[in-house]
Amino acid sequence: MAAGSKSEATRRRLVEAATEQFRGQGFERTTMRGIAAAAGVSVGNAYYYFSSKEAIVAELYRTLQNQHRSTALPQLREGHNLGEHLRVILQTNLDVLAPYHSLGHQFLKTAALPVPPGTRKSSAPADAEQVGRGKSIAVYRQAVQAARPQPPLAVRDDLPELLWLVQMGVTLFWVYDSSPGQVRSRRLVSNTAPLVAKLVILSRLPVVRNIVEDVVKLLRGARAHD
Amino acid sequence: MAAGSKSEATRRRLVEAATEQFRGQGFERTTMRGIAAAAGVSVGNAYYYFSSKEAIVAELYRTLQNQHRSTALPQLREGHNLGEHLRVILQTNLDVLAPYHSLGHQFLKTAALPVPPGTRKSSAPADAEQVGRGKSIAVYRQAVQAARPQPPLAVRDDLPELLWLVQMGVTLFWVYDSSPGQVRSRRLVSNTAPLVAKLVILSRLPVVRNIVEDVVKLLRGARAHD
DNA sequence: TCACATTTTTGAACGGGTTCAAAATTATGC
DNA sequence: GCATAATTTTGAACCCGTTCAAAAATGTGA
Repeated sequence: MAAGSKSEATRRRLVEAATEQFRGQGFERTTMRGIAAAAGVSVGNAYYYFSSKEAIVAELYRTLQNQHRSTALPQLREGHNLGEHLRVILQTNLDVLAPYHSLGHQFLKTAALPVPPGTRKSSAPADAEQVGRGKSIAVYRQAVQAARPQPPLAVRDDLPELLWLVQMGVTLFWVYDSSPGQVRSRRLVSNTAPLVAKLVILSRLPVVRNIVEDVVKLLRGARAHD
Repeated sequence: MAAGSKSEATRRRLVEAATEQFRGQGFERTTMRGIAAAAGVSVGNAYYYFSSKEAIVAELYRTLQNQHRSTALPQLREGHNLGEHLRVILQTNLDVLAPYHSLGHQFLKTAALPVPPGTRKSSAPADAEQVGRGKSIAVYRQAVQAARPQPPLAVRDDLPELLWLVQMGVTLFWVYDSSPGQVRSRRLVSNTAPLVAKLVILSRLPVVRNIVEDVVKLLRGARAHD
């Protein structure tokens, strides 16, 4: 057997046990003792693999993000318009997250949003960004490239990041959406996608383009590190 | 002495002790035992007045919201333009919150955002909305009414709620703003206020007005309860 | 195979949020 | 003033996330 495979197996059992319990009982009601027991190890051993309960959630979130990408990317067919692409990406995002709606708040806290200052462990890298932000934006870059007709040049470069922001907004909404099956989030997606697409087309008009440029400048200013 | 004044005094001592410790050491490092000790009562007694540690934070947030209103409202002078009003409201919001930046995440979790479903205590009223949402929107209603020139009729009704949404966005940004003194949030405010004002003026143009109307419809659809 | 280092696992503790039965205090009717 | 009810306070648990020293298991070189 390959070296470390026993260790990997333990880790895998922990992740599986945790995922199942998180899914079934949410974050609060799931205990580290419960996870460890289900995985057949001691509590302390769980902490050998994960530095905290939240770290397990973070890993789950990362997994779901990857799952989202590999579901969404192959559906971005050359020639579809931007609205259609946006709709697909946003919908698959909700599809993947759906079984873990009860973990939504934790996803926000531990993964989707930047680390609150002062809470950072000194060992964590300073550039710690939102989990998977770069990769997610890449998906939107692909969506923009493959879209027909092509979005106006004036906004094309900033579009992926803006669309990612839209996704963050929708996810935020979804987390606190208490409607059955989160229907309202679904509806939000089906309304948002065409609206954004329309906006992109209209950005050919000087008035609209100026507004969009102002917004982009605003966000740049907010992101600036000084 | 009036009946219950002893009880009120205990409660007040708890709030004061808690506020001071939250401010000085943030949420995590403040303990219920510490708060109780500083207030000169037992831990159990603290729980007689507050159902949880988070409940104390929620009360603090409510207090700060009230403080914000009574600071901002008198500055909304008849005749100033909308951008100026928006700037004042957003700035004073940050001013009031500033000493409690380390509590930001808790503010979001316990007060600013809707209660995550399933976490609700059965006793809580079903209509539990974001803390102070209604009152906050009222401030913006006042800001719109007093603004000169008056915003276009077409958007005037929806404006207060939209501006409140902007405030939520800025607050969200502020919570996770790790720049010294949250300068970036300040800058965001000074850039956002004139931009929004400009947008409101432009909403006289049919293209822009249609977009704004679409956005309003989108939000209505998201809010709908069916 | 043996000595030694490394990795993995354990179980007992600690700290802090929360609960609760009982005690102490305060209010109320007579 | 006194009995009784309601309010307030206590302190000892309980639960659960987390830590840690030490034990067990595994790997490595000779």
